[in-house]
Amino acid sequence: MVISMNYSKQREIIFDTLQENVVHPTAEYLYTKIKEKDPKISLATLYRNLNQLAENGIIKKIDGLENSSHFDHNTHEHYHFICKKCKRVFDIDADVAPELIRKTEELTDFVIENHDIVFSGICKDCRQTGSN
Amino acid sequence: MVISMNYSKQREIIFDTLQENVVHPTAEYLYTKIKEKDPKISLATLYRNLNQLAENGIIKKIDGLENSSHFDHNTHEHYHFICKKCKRVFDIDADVAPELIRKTEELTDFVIENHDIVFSGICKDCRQTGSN
DNA sequence: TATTAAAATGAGAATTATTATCAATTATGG
DNA sequence: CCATAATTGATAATAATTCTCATTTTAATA
Repeated sequence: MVISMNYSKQREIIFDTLQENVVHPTAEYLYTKIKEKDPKISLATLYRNLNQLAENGIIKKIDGLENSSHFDHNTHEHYHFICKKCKRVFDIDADVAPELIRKTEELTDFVIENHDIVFSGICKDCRQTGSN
Repeated sequence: MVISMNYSKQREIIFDTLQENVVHPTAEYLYTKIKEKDPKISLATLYRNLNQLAENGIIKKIDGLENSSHFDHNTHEHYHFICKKCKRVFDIDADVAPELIRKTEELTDFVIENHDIVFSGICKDCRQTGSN
């Protein structure tokens, strides 16, 4: 359900800060960045807004990566790769599995509304830096 | 890394109980079941063993479903569907995306070691029971 | 079989991530 | 400007999971 939202300075900062981060930050990381702009902002405000923005489809919440949720300014259909070594999260184009939903619905009796793919392994940088 | 394991009665009970559950239980749910067999077992022992078994590939840990981890006795390659209404977790055959790894590695510079797909939507039962 | 080192346990404290509470502040539409 | 709903900050509360540590159990071997 879409939630009506009034303007707030804090939400604007939160959204902007997420845009600036190509990585897929956790709430914790975002909090450190956001406090540089608004030192008085509350952690509760951050969580409240991230959830709200995600529920309205303005940002994306990524679960299944380590312990905590990550947030993504990119709402286009795409998947994620997490490097086991450096823990960075990378985007993977959705066209790696074009027929996925159709095939899955065909094979099951489910109505699929969402899906997420999380790959993990070693990224190029870490592979080259050796010592694995 | 594979961890050396000595036998323990508790681990046996934990493993057996997971086998008996076709669903994909959380630690919390397993704990209630396991206490029926060994009322003195500690929650820490349960978590310790679930993690150990998962690290050794004997069971599978599923993240990205709601707040807590689920555990799966089925270690064959397969995916999961969670019903948004009844919250049950279902298995999806891996053949919905046969070329996924190869294509993804081809498109990226990553070495992919693992991947998970989580679908969500409405299951057959809930769709028929209406009222969505 | 007695010895011993490594592994495992139970109980509960501690930690981490996140949500809830609530009084005070701010935004919005008339 | 006023009324109402939305939002905030501070902090308490919760939920899931991990850590600590003294005690017990396992497994290998002398």
